Amino acid sequence: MAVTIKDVAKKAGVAPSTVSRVIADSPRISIDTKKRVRKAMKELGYHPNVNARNLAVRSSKAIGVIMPSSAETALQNPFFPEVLRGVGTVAHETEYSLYVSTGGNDQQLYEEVKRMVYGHRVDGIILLYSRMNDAIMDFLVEEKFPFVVVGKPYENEASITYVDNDNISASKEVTRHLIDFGHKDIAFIGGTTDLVVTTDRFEGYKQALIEAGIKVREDYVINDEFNRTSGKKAVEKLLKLKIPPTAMVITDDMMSLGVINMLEEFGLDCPEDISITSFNNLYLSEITRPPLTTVDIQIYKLGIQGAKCLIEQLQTKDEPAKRVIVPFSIKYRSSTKRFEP
Amino acid sequence: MAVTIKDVAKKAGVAPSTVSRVIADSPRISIDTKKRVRKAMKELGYHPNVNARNLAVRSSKAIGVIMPSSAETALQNPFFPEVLRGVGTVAHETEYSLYVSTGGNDQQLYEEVKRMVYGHRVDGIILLYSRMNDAIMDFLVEEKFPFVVVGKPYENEASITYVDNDNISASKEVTRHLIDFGHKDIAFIGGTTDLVVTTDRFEGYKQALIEAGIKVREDYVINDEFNRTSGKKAVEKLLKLKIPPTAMVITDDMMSLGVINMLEEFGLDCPEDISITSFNNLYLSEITRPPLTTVDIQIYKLGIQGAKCLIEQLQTKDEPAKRVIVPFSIKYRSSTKRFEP
DNA sequence: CCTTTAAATATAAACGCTTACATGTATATG
DNA sequence: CATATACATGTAAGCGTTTATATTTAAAGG
Repeated sequence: MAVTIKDVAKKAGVAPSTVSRVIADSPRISIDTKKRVRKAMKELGYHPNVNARNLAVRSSKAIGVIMPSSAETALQNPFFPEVLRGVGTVAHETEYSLYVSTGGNDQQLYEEVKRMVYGHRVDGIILLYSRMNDAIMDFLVEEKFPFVVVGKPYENEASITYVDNDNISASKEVTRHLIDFGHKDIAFIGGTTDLVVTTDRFEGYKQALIEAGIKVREDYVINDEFNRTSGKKAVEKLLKLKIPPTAMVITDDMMSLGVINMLEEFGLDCPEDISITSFNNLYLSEITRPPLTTVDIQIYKLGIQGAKCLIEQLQTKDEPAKRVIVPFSIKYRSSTKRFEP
Repeated sequence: MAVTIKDVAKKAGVAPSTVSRVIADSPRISIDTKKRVRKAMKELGYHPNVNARNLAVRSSKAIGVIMPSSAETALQNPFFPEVLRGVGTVAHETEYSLYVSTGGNDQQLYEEVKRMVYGHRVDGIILLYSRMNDAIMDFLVEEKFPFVVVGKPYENEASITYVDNDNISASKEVTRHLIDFGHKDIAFIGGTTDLVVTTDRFEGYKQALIEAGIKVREDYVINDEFNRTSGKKAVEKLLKLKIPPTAMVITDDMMSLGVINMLEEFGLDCPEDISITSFNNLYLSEITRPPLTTVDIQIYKLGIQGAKCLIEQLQTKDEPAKRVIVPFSIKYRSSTKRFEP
């Protein structure tokens, strides 16, 4: 069996509690004993058992990261590794460990969260998505378990700490850009409608159109998963319309990629025939043909801020609910063009 | 405080040990009591405390995933999320949790591994890289801690369980493809030389050249990190040579991406002016211009197999060291072309 | 030199679970 | 009917920490 606090105590000729205090660097222990104990620890190669510690202090110094059900598909979109990267950085600095969800379906993910929470596996949770009527978020609220969400909560907005972009403005701005370029038939390709990010971005799109006196056409609005295939399918649908759009506001780079591919299959050129704007500024948005005009939402920073908020919440009791808005910027590249009939 | 096994016991009118046995679904408990106890658990909303359990059984039902130091940079290359995805799938099926390293530098990563191991945070570890004289691997061997590596161990190959591709053959085949196309001046752009994957792929490249009676030129060999910038820098160097290569064997898609970008900056066309082959078959290799001829190493499967091996190892004592070779296949796309002087 | 007070360390009771062993009860055996 | 044999459950001792409380020791005060 591994060396325990008792072995160290024996070797150093002190009580286990003293060793424990040395570990915690308590001021109640004299310098001398500290030295002696530390020496004993070194010599025996002592390392604390986290489980025992966690049990005693009822905490785990670990945070759980929850990706949309089936991390399997989630990890396909570089958005998640990138937030994870941000979260990891902060976790590392603050010496927290990272537990990541492994997915499956909604039900399984829910079970996993319960295990994390009830099982005291993690001290807090970062939710990497936000949608309406989410059982997991409800559960966390109900249990009063510390968590922050990356994205805007569907309800209880005021009492939940979250980090987000100003998606409405971003979407509005990008849509206006298209309008400024003379486009009037502008489609919207968004994520599934249960996601708050989708509704926000749609809202911005709508506002821009309305302000420009353009009617919002239902058949110009398509919602689906954030992936390539969805982008492709969306194009197929849109091009079938009597009046196909001349521009598209797309809310995810992976989707945009699919859109570009499909346009090509249809023999259409972007931006010559159709202009598109995108969201996320994944590195891939620079390498597509054409490079995408996209909203840089600073994914990495979202992760950093999310983790920071959570850890503050964990460390100071009764930390008030916070909201942090990470600024976006639009990367103008070459996927849009002035409309010439 | 949360509801414990004792509360359940009291409510069901049994001893705590009985409750524990019900949880473990021991055959020693009668159906009747099981029902009664389960009912009590439901009613009280009981959930086991993992820390207590782990402490008692000295295990954690969690596996650690170690990415190269600084997950920060690691996560930039889609390779890692993709293995993670595979690992996650298996972890999920077998109800293991996933602990991921958060990086920093080599030293910090080493500390983190020690914390995982000594602290009983995880039952086993998956190493997502393999390089020579790696302190972490040495440590795990030394401690006889269960682990598997994704990649080929630098030493103790026979006694360590690992999953890998046949990188030598893959590289050889892809190089031969270039040779068959009439290329003679073929450069090699690989990862850092401490990585086993780099030496293996270089070996295959070398063998192919030698078998074709082509001399291996030192100035045609460049080694650097697996990322875009490295690819760019490599091109800059190679094009400065008196006899610049007409083809390149590149060992990573991200690098290839950099290569393509830089060639373009130099006004060179791939494959018209220079042919390249790549490795990994990341989704991005389909969307570059031109789409890359690349080795599909089946990253997801590497993850699946790695996790499977580890879990087998954990579940059956004295599981022998295994080696699993995930087959590769070459995706012939359009980044290579017959050499026409 | 005895009493106070402060500083340093020890004792022991948690934390919530598992499990070897002990105990009790019902059934089968001769 | 006494005894052996299962079967079902209870008892209690860990697992390795932390921490409130108690105890010892040393310094200070009168």
